[in-house]
Amino acid sequence: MYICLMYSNELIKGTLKTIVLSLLAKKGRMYGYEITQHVKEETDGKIQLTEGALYPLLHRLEAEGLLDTEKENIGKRVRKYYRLTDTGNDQATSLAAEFHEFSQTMNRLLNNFSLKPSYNV
Amino acid sequence: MYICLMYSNELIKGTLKTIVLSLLAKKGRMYGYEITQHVKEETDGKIQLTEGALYPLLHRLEAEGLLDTEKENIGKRVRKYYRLTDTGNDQATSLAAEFHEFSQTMNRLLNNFSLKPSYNV
DNA sequence: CCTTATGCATAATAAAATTAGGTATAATAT
DNA sequence: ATATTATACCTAATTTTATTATGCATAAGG
Repeated sequence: MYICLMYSNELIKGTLKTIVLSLLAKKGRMYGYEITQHVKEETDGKIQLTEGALYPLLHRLEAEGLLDTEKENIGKRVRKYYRLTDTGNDQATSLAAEFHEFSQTMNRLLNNFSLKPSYNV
Repeated sequence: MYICLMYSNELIKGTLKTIVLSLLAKKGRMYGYEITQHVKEETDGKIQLTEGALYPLLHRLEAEGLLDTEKENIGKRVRKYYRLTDTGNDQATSLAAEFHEFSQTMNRLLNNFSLKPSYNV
């Protein structure tokens, strides 16, 4: 599983935390595999999370107190759900806002792009 | 000198190459210090490049054949100008397009933000 | 004269992702 | 029946990139 099959993939670095926390803010609770699939589908395959990046991140976020977990048995398998703590929710909000601000700053710096009017303006 | 004084600064990771190549595409030639100052001013201090990240990158890009250099004497000091090669110019174009595409994909994924109409749509 | 700005650079460390595994159950296709 | 794909978790080694912290040197300004 790879991150971003577009051209190169360096741009994604640093945004994984933002993605995960924002998704959890929207969805309530999700498990790791679900996150990878959801991101892949929602972005038409443009962003694909690697498990080697995702699972360590989830564990870090839990250790930092941003996420809580609950395990659920699905047949013989154990599924691990993640949910935002209050702190995690705050972080989700500010990281999403940060990305938005950052992308505006970047686009302004790089130029000269005009966003397509079709996008939700 | 630090990268991005906003809140946290993880978002910037992976965008430095895009910034540098795009600026060079716009400006023709620039030297390292000039790049840091230009980015700082153009982004109202929101993005501040560290020299420890910038100079090694410039050297890598030169080694990869994306940049050419020329030295110029300013008084007793030597200033090192960087300029895009043809390959570098191609890279600049595609990385800038990539970032634009990526930021759209991300904003769509995260949700739900509406871009401010004041921005150049 | 001292400090800040200009201007280059590198080394040690830390952080984060990639790559490349490993384990196991469930479902589907041959 | 069996092989493959999908689901679902995980970690270790390596690489990449940035941070932090220096170092050197000239120029300008208070």
